[in-house]
Amino acid sequence: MLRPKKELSDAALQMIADRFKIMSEPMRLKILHALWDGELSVGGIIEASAGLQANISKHLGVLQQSGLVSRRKDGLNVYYRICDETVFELCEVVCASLHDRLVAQMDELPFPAQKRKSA
Amino acid sequence: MLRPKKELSDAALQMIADRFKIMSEPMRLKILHALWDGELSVGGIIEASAGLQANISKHLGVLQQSGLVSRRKDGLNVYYRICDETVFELCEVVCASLHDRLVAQMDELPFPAQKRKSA
DNA sequence: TAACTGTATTACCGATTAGCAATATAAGAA
DNA sequence: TTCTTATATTGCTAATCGGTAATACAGTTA
Repeated sequence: MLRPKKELSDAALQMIADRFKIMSEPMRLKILHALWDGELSVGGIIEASAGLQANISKHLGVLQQSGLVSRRKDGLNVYYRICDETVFELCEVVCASLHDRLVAQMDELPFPAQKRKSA
Repeated sequence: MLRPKKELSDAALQMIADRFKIMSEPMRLKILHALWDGELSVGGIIEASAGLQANISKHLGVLQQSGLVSRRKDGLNVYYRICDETVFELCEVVCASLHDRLVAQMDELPFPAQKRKSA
């Protein structure tokens, strides 16, 4: 694939890095994963991610401010949902890359060719 | 697009988060960008990224250990090149997401419809 | 009003890390 | 060998940030 090189200002690099930083915490990924099937209340997210309330709330604030999730208040409850589907795309690309790397590392080992699931 | 939800272990979340963390430093992004067109010596990377030698060397170590770049030594020089093209794909996805968010924010402003470059 | 529930905020601590200076290592040249 | 160049490593400092406990706030019920 042709990838014409573009100039990148320091401000642009910072914005891109910031997005990656948001995605670089396991607990935030866990929260995003919990929201996979749709919106959840904070209580539901706490239950799904097995974290403490204050911590989850802080992470949700970070995710919302970055525009990855949106907030909806209903009575006592607050419901969050993913509003930027690229979070899934990013994780898929990373997972595929990690997978390929592990396969390549396995191929370096001197074991005889193994039957691997061709999934 | 259908996205069947898969289970994610804590170990998997950590691996994914680690990859994002590697990508979350502007200087590392700058280095990867400098390697866009192919391999460069450390000196070339220092020149292109305008960083100090010790810092660039440390970042290159991080990038190589994560499997994003590879090393080739030739005499006094060491040449690095990108060996995982997903770094570009990840940045493209992030850039598109950031762009869309800014456009949406602009549309929130009460200014009259502006002529924007349809690029 | 008071009491209760769900969520957010604050303050703090500990761990991580980018940047930098100094030093070390490696490899070619003299 | 000695000198020089290119790169890596070490030690340090300052800043960032995740986790936690305590507290504050908002909304519902009695």
